[in-house]
Amino acid sequence: MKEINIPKTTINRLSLYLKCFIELSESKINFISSSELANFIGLNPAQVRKDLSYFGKFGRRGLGYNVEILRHKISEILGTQKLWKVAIIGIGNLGRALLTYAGFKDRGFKIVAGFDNAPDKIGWEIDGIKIYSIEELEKIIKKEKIELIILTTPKSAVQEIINRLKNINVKGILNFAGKYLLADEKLKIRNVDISLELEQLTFFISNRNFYKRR
Amino acid sequence: MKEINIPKTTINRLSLYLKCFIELSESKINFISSSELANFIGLNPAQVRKDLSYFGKFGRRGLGYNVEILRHKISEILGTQKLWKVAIIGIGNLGRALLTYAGFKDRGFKIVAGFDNAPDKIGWEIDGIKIYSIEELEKIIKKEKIELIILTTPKSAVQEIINRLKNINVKGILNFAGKYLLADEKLKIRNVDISLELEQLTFFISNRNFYKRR
DNA sequence: GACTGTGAAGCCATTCACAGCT
DNA sequence: AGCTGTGAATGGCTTCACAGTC
Repeated sequence: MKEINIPKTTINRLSLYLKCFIELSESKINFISSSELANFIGLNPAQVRKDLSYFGKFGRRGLGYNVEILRHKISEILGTQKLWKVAIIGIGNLGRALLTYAGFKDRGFKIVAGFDNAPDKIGWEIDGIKIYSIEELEKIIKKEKIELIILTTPKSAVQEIINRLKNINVKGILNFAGKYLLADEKLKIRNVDISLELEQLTFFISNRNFYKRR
Repeated sequence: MKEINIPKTTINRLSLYLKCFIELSESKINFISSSELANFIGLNPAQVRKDLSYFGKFGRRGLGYNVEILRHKISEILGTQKLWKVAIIGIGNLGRALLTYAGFKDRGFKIVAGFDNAPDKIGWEIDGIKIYSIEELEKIIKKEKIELIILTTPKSAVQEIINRLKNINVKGILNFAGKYLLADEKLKIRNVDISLELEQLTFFISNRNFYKRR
């Protein structure tokens, strides 16, 4: 892979392209042009071409992009050709919902364990996924070679868990726990906040007349 | 409000500032400087000052920003001083989890209804929130003056629901349904895709050596 | 004829650097 | 002395426009 200056925004869109290519592939469509792709996602066609061109020359002039090839290629770039093992920490309502979330399967993620500290939850098995005591965190993560964590605990539990995760070989955290966390060199973190998403909607709704963009 | 050119990125950060100000307010801290705030979020202090300055002069030189005033002000800018009524369409695992999600209360959102088409779910009441048949969508939304929707149905149900929502007074949709939707003038949409969030993590993990930024 | 790949231009966002206030 | 508010400089991203290929 080229080592130079790929815009962050391009990486974000890569996931959207992948999603399109998966759908196109399921619809047995073989080729697609940058402008059709751009239409689906709401972008400028030149944007699509430039984005894809950072990683190689995948298109065929006069014809467009080969769906199967790009589906495979983008998945490779995003690192999801391999299967990532994921654990969910915090088996409340949201944790339980994500434990059985169907959307992970064909995107390269597999939930292999859940953790909680409520005695009545420990030992459960939901859809074949075992719930362990949080005391066993390090042990199970090592044993199962888990690299990604989905964090769905209450705010108050976050700091201790992060400290423990930093000492083992966990590489990334998807954080729903309501406490904004900063990533570092060793541990990538993405914060997801559902109220924040709603606020972004209400801003654009409330300021529609003043703020024309997007 | 000023009508000119506020960067989209600033609006995104506004929610993060708000979150900080809420926490600071709960910790009884009265003033905070741009550089402390920048540290919490992982930004440059000048960024913080510029962001806030788009909306007025809220700081006091030599002292920083008044936490209570900014908490109130940013919430006003984001449009969450008023209480927004929200309905959840699709009462599967995720819909049910969001129905009882505690994080909405103090951010200006109230879930007031759920919708599903499974006969065994209709008529339920979860945490005081009634589940209606999807046939009653228009009727209940009008009656309850619901303006925001959280969409947690299967992909296959999305298009019909969107068509119906466009005919009534719904203003925004937070879309978890796995089908990427484009917003338009009348209806703002934000797409949330949990696999996509994980993919963004795996990209930066897999390409750590080549891609130094962020 | 249709569509990609890409320098160059244009636009937008971030950061610097400092004047101005408390 | 400490910190904001902001023009100006820099840096990054998007779009244009067209040569090149099928």
